[in-house]
Amino acid sequence: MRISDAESVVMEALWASHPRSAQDIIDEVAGPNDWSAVTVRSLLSRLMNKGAVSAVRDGRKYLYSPLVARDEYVHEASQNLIDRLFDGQLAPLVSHLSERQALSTDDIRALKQLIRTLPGGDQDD
Amino acid sequence: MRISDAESVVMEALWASHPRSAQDIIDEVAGPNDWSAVTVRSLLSRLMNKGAVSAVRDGRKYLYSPLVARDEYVHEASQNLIDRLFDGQLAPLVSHLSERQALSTDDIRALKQLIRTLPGGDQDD
DNA sequence: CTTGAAAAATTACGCATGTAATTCTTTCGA
DNA sequence: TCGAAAGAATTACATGCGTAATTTTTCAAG
Repeated sequence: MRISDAESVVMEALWASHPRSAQDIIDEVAGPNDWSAVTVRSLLSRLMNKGAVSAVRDGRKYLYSPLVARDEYVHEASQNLIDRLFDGQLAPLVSHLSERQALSTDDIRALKQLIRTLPGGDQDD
Repeated sequence: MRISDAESVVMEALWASHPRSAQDIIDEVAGPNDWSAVTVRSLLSRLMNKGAVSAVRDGRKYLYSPLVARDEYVHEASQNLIDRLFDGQLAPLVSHLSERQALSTDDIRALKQLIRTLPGGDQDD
């Protein structure tokens, strides 16, 4: 199930809160993305076709919900990037980012903190 | 400069070694990807149009070289993913991967090792 | 000098995507 | 009850991409 960039904007809105109406989603994403209302509806309809969202009728409108978990989507995208560009390993990615000065001190702090909670790899060299 | 998936296969071949002839690249990537020779040439020609590769004539053929650095490409892709899915921060990505058991012990070890070399963030809480 | 094969350039074509306009359907208010 | 507006469904259309066939150019061998 491939979710395109534009579609993922709609998915993010749904992951943030659901079920919600098309109008509701339009109100949230159309402006910032410079999209017309129909464009957002098109994206919703494509997502329906792909089976990425579900909809239940509510009077004259539909209320939409995501059918794929954000976690799935995120994982697939992350793993794919790491596999394609970093030989499937995380350390080279981190190394790359640090070389590119793409890590804030906050980021580094959070990382060090997090790393401590990870199991294994406790040898001291 | 957007480099597509198929194009990136050709770029990887060029990043690995250059300059090289079209035939040389075909020999390397056509088989594994089930591509015909002309397909690879098409990709090369699109990359030329985009200005992603350069070519110098060598007798009756061209020798191609990358014009964009792999590092650029990798950085753009990584930063883009982190921005879109992890609010621009690395720690949430690492956290996600660890929760999904996507980190091998080797990976964790390498990560701990690497983290030590990072500047700052040395406070102990 | 001619010609044929290798290489390059051009063209093709179906599908996905970004972005919408148009048309159909339903329902609520006059 | 009827028509207009909201909403949904269908259709559109340019561009990019994956994948290639066709055409043109060029060199090298006869």
